[in-house]
This record gives sequence, C-alpha cells and structure tokens, in this order.
Amino acid sequence: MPTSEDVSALLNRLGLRPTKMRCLILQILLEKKIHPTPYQLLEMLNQQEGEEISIATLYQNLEKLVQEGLLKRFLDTKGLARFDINLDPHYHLVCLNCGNIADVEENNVLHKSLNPLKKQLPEDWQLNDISVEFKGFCPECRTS
Amino acid sequence: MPTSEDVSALLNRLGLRPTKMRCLILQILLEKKIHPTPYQLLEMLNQQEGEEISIATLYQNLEKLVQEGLLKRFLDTKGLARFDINLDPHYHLVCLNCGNIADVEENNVLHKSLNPLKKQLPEDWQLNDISVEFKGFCPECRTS
DNA sequence: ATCATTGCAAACTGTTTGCATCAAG
DNA sequence: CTTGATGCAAACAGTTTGCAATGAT
Repeated sequence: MPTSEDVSALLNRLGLRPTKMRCLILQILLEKKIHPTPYQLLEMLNQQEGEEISIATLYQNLEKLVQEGLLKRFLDTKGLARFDINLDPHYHLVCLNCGNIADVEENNVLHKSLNPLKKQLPEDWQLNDISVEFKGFCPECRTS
Repeated sequence: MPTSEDVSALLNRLGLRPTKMRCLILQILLEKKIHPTPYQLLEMLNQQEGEEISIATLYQNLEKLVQEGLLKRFLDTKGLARFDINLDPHYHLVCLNCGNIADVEENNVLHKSLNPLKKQLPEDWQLNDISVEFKGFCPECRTS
C-alpha cells in the first residue's frame, strides 16, 4: 500500500502534476481495492477534502490516468463507468444488488478449461479473448 | 422461423396488439439472429417500412416486449442497449471492432469446469451466476 | 512567464416520459 | 366508444468539451 509520497512520485514520473485530487484518487483505489463510479469517487473525495470538487475535473483526471495506463476503465452492467487500478489479469465478482465489484485472482485451471471451447465457435470469427464474470450478492446485500 | 402469422398470434396471446412495427421487430430478430441496438433496429425498420418511424415508439415497444418476456435486454461494452430474442442459455461472441454479437450454445463441459472456481471466491459473498463472454473479430472485421 | 489544472456552463448521446393525436377492436 | 399505439417534444443521466480563471514550476 503506497504512501502519498509513492503516489506523488509515480505521478511525477509520468509527467503528471501530483495534485491533491490525483493523489487521493490513486490512494483510495489502492487502499480500498474498489471499482467506483465517478460519482461514488466524487463523494469520497468530497469527504476527504473539505470542499466540493468539480465532477468535470474528476472526469478529466480519470481520463488522464487511464491514458497514462495507471487505471483501466470499463462499463458496468448499468452502463456506468468504473475504474480499476488492478492491472493484473483478474476476474470480477459483481453484486447483483448494489453493483459493487470485488476482484478474483485469475485461475489457470479455468483458463485452460476454456480452451476446448474455442473449437465450438463459428469458424469465420477470430477469437481473441474470453472473459469470465461472477455474479452474486456482496456481504452487505446478501439475504442470509 | 415463424411466419408473420405466428408472430402476430404470439403477440395476440400476450395481449399486445400485433402492430406492423412489433411484428417486424420480432421477425427481424428471429430471422437474422442479431442483437441490434435501438438505432440499428430503427434503420432496418425504416428500410422495410417506406416511412420514418419514431425512435420513441421503438423504445416503448422494445420495453413492452421485454416486459412480456419475449426479449432480453442488455448493455454492450459501449453501454448501448442490445436486444436478444434467444431465450435459451447461451454465450455471446462479441466483435471488438464493430460490436456485433453472435450466439454460442451453452456448453456443459465449460459450465462444470467453472464449479471448482467457486471455492476461490470470497466466502462472504453469495455466488449466483457465472457469465462467459468471447471476444474477437467477426468475419467482416477480421484482418486475415 | 509558461503551461498544466481547475471548474463552470454548455453540448452531447442514449434513453425515458408526458401528452395530445390517432387507430384498432 | 374505449383502450391501446404512436410520435413529437421535453426531460433526463452520464459524460465530454470549450474556455476563462487559477495555480504550480
């Protein structure tokens, strides 16, 4: 878990100014291991800062961090943007109720088991990737 | 492949008036086995009809058909709505270039092979579903 | 002094809704 | 005649962009 100095140095190395907001974004994502939407992140940032920050600036910064390869961006099942600082290959475990997302380490056995399936695909397609997603209910949303 | 009479009867059975547009939507989806966005569908409908139809009405009809269980709706990786008339369990094969989607029959071997993975998930979650998606390039978009 | 960052407001896209009109049973 | 279907226009949500003000080096 990087300190704010680490994060700051990381941004410097990439030629991005280590503004308070950028450092906070990275720290939050690294520490909490979450995949928040822009508005979820905005709320967290507003709490940590005293003052309200601009959603436009947040979008701009997220875009920069994605361009620099520090974050990955994807859309969740509701079409909302999500940001992921975990660059290692991994699966997602998605809560069907609240939409929160947890990481699951990639599993060689599973990935091998996917290979035979390739033979069943239409031959005129060129296969590049197989993605797996787990769906269920997170600790806060599960009924039992 | 149902005739327009089939489709019409099907709609009647559900208490939906078999308007020209609804019949066409169902016929197109059944015959072409595609998963179009609303605007792709609009274009096809406009071609088949002589006149321009309203996108609002299209959305309203798609919503009705989803509510009646005739169609499934999902969002693609770009966040666009897609509609699927294939109600059998199946996987999707998605073109990374044009976004077109083909169906792949569900495979028991794969689904069994996913079971051991459940043990690796966080224990405080309740797992409900595992979804698999194939990504690649369709015949029109593949380079080689 | 320069150039990056911020943030407001406006634009934009896909989707939904209110409501008046129209058409089918 | 009554109910459902249509379609325009406006609202809406999330996101992006133009631009002027601000801040950092």
